[in-house]
Formats: sequence, structure tokens, C-alpha cells
Amino acid sequence: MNIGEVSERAGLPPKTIRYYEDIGLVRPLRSDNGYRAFRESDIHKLAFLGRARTLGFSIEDCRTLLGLYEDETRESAQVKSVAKEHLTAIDSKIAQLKSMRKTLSHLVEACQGDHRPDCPILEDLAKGS
Amino acid sequence: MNIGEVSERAGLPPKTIRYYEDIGLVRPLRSDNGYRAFRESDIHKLAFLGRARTLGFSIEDCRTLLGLYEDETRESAQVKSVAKEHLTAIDSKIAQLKSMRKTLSHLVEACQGDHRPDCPILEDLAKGS
DNA sequence: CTAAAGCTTCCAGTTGCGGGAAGCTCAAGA
DNA sequence: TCTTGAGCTTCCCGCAACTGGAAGCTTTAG
Repeated sequence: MNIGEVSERAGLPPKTIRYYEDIGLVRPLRSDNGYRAFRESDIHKLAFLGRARTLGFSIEDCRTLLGLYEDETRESAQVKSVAKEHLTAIDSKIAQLKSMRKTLSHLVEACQGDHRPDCPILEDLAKGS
Repeated sequence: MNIGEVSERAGLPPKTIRYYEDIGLVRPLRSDNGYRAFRESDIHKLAFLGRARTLGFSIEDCRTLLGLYEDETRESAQVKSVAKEHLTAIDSKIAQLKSMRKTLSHLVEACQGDHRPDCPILEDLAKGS
């Protein structure tokens, strides 16, 4: 199967698929004309990667997860460990964003937003809080 | 004042300060020896930038905000507009992360995390939800 | 006088692709 | 059969916002 059809079936842009081959996440065969020839297993892998990326896993995490997926001798504890670390990272990002959000929303509420130059937002940035 | 002292006073790494000069956010003078010579106003600007970055504003937003800060004829509505857009962006990032978090936490809870290979996390990635 | 610290510029790498150029292949219509 | 257009290939640049490191000059401390 050519990359265009694979792109639709896996839900990933052709550019992304080529990139994943570049970095060794998938290894499609090649036809005589030089075109990539994807097997069903490649499509399955690509869809797996797409979903892992949707959950926010880094490419390196995806590589690890894919490796575990294909390793019959894996221990689920290994998978859980990767997922838990990622969950922790997500939590700290959320916390950071919420902190920004809190400060920023206060400032936005305090700002009149009219034609006059006086602005609590700029004042806060200038003086620090 | 040299970059080292400015770095401490503004709370930004020297590399970052040089980068901000590169992209035209600050324009320190130069001493005869070629060293950057920062004025108080430069330090003030850098601290302003540091705080804006802490609130998650992009560099281009920072450039805009700094411009407004130095423009006596600004209207606070302009500042508020930039801040509100950023707030919206933060909100959607939070929403996206929470969505990831929700799915991922369910999966992590469902996974035994023991020595056996069976893993709901991998199963979900393989099949989609 | 020397060594270390601090400054300079420049270049490469990070993450995860996207855009676009140049060029080959293939499928369909006149 | 020829041609056109779509689809495929590789390659390299660019994004955001820096960080790290090399090579080399200046200043400072002992």
C-alpha cells in the first residue's frame, strides 16, 4: 500500500509517516519503483503511534511503548511506569498553566480596556508582583 | 553594566539576554572593549520581559506588550486584548491536557503494573478507544 | 606574569513535524 | 501515443525559544 492510502487509514499526514520512518519508528518495505510499500502491520503501528501522540506521549515514549507492545515478555509494570511519569508531567503542566491563568485573569479583570493608557497589566509586568 | 550582573538583576541567563538582543527586544550600548553596556532602562525591560514570559506570553506578544508599555498613547484596550487572547489560549491548553489526563489516568488505574505482560494501556493504544 | 573568570561571536542541537523545490512514476484521457 | 496531472521520492529550510559548546579576546586577582 502506498503512503497516501496509509495516511488516510492511519490518520497521519504523509510527512509525519516519512518522519517516523526517518527516526526508525516504522520500517516499511520498498517497491521496485522506490515507493514505500506498507504492510498491515505498519498501518497498525502508525495508528498506535498516532493514539499515543494524542495522549501526549513524547516520540521517545512512543518508541518505548511500541517496543513494549511488540515484546511478548514485557511486564505491565514497565508500561505503567512510563504512563505514570507522563501523567505526572501532565499534572505539572496543568498546574503551571493554572497558575498563569490565575494571575492573568486577575489582571485582565482589573484592566478597564478602554481608550485610556492606564493599565494594571502593564503595571504588573513593569513592577513584578 | 556587564551582562553577568544584568543577568542576576534581571533574573535571566546571559544566553537569553543575548538572544533578546539578537531579535531586537533590547538594544544595549557597547563599551570600547566590545562588551555590552546595559543601562538601567535595559534591565527594566529585561525584567519586564522575564515576567511576561513567566505568564506564558510568546516572544511576539512580549514584543507587542513592550511596545505598548513604552507607548504613552496606548489604549488599555490594546493590552487587554493581547492578554485576553493569551488567556483563551491557556484555557484551551488546559482543556487539552485535562482531556489527556482523564484518559490516561483511567488507563493507569486499570493497569495492574505487575510482572505479567497483559496491559490495558497497550491494548487501548492498539485498538483505539 | 599567569591563570582564571568573564566577555565576544558563531554554529549546532533541541521537539515534531510542515512547506516547498526538483525530479521520478504512474494512471487516465485525447 | 502523447501528455497531463496526481502521487511519489529525497533534500533542505524553518518554526519557538532558547541551551550548549567551541574558539578567542579582555579583564582581574594573586
